[in-house]
Amino acid sequence: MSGARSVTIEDVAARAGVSLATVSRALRGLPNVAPSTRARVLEVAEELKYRPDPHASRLAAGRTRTVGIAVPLPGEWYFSQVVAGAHAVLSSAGYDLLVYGAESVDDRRRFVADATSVQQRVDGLILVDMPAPAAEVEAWAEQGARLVTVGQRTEHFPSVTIDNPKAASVAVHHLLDLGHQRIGLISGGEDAPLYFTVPNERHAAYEAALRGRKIEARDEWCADGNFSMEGGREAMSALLAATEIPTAVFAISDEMAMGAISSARDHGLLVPDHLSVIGFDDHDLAAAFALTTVRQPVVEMGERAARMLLDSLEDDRPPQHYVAPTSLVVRSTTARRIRD
Amino acid sequence: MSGARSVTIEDVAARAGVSLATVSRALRGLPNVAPSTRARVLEVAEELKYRPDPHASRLAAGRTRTVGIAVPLPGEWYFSQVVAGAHAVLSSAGYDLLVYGAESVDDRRRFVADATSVQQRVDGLILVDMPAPAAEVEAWAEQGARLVTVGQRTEHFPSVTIDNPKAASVAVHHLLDLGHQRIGLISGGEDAPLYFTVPNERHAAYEAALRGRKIEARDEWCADGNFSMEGGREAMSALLAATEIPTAVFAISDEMAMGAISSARDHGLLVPDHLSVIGFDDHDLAAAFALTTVRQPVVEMGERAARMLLDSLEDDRPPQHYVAPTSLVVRSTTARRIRD
DNA sequence: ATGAAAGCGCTAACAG
DNA sequence: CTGTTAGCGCTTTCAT
Repeated sequence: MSGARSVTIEDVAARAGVSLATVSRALRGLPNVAPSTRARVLEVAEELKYRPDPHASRLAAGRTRTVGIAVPLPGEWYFSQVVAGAHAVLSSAGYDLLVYGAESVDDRRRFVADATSVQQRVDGLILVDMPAPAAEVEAWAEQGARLVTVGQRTEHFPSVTIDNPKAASVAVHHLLDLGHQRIGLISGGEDAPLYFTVPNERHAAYEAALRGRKIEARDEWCADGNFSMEGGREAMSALLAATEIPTAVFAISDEMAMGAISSARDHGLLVPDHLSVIGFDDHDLAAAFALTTVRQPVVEMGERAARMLLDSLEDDRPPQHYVAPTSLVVRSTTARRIRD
Repeated sequence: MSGARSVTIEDVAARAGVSLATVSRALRGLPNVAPSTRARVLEVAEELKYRPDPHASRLAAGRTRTVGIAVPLPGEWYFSQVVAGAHAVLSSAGYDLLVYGAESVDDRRRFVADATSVQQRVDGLILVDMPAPAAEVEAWAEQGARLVTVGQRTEHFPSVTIDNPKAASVAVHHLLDLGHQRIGLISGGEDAPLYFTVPNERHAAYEAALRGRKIEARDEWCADGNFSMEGGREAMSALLAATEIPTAVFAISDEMAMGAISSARDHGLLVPDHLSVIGFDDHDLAAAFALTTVRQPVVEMGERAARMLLDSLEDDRPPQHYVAPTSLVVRSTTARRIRD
């Protein structure tokens, strides 16, 4: 920090009566240091509360012991969980975590376009639901960048994803199997059509599932909930204004599902008696809501991504692609359709 | 990143036909550079995609354009919101954000004891609900450290807090005013008695409020919900096992309140008919739950903290202490007590 | 096993 | 207005 003229390696060297090279070696556990010397250095360092300046050492050594993680919105549940997972493994491996957010599609594109500049600051980078244009990815790979993507898969780097089509299909089939025919969809992210493929994949799976049962997917049964509780609420209101009201709704995030339920209740509908609702995520609060949902192991995904990054920092190996398991969690917001 | 041998200031200087000092000046917008020279440098820099190495520049200049934020649990809603708020203002001011987490009381103590080492990496530090022992604080102040505390107030540094006693009192009085006499408390953080004063303050306010109405505060009406939904659920179960069941409960966080409600429902109680529940925070999902609560402006608190930090980076001013406003948000989980 | 010395890439006086 | 020259604190050959 500004004013703090801190202890340098030289101070330690002087006090220990050795050269600063020796201090450097001793402190980093390198070989070729006499045990007695090492002990003495350690002792003095401790006594002086010496901490190597990370910037100086990065400049000299080229490593930062820092990794970056970029997410669209650091405050959203999903992203905060991924960050927390990554943070946990990174910090216990002695790495610091730099968090970048890029709210709008434009911010994200800009971030990615300029990613090289952040890659300069870190040993590796985790990209969560960020665009990854082939050209950039190629360039990064050539530069020898270390990164892993979450929610998106590229050829050159390790990735952590889920099988969105399958997971969404499970959700819709759960509804179908309960006898529902008029099934609404609350989707999101219409403002991010280019790279934010999640909504599209889930939407497509929804349509495919209906088609598989020869059920029509009406436009008036699809609404955009913007991935937020409030948005889910509005989306539900919209669905409730349809000429024929759906008897079940698949919201592609739990927060939207909760908003939908709350709106349905405001409209006097009983869940699940009049309306079944299934979400996606298994949010921490889903259980309190008794929400039926498709679970994805968000924290573990962050942990996994961090671990993969750490691995790729150690040696060059072909990129692994981890597809995290999802599972249906049946609680009490879905029920068999009653004749209407 | 590892492999990337990047463009240095020297490359730019050579290509632009000037000295590297001039490049440095031109790029940083310092005076005493001929407009034409500056233009030329900018152009070349752009062309070469030159990015100054942040580590080198920090080493030379002593500034990092990075601030740190330390929170107990980066994945918890409250903390993630504060981080998001701070991130927003910091990133738009061109600062990077390093996030530190310290889960256990011990981790937190250790972090604080060693804070100097992180202060070395950053221009300033935001401490959210971290211990701040007078001795350390004193030492930091002497070293000229820049920091602001959130949820805790010290003499030497700016702070952002809320008036916990008042806010908790408002919550309990809301219940009292609805005619409740048997009021339970779901608190948390018993594992962090030393510095994590929030639970204590709210607890004390609860007791004081009851005392003010000559109502007893029974031990069996207090349970620890560990600040989590699941914990709130267990706490509620415990309260429901009391010899006399409370007719209302004050949970000192919304997540615990939601857990409590869910547990009450499992036990066949109707909320608010049989049991009123009030929370604390105004969580994003509180509205979906129709939860009555005391709102604190979490994101704004993070923003404010960041802004104060930025200010204190600019000049030495006496520390400001910002007390964020809280407000009662009445929704539908509290109601007048019906005779029992 | 240890020391001396040459940078890492940039900023900040100091000259001109 | 611009160039030269020291460092910032540490790592890393290369000697010894």
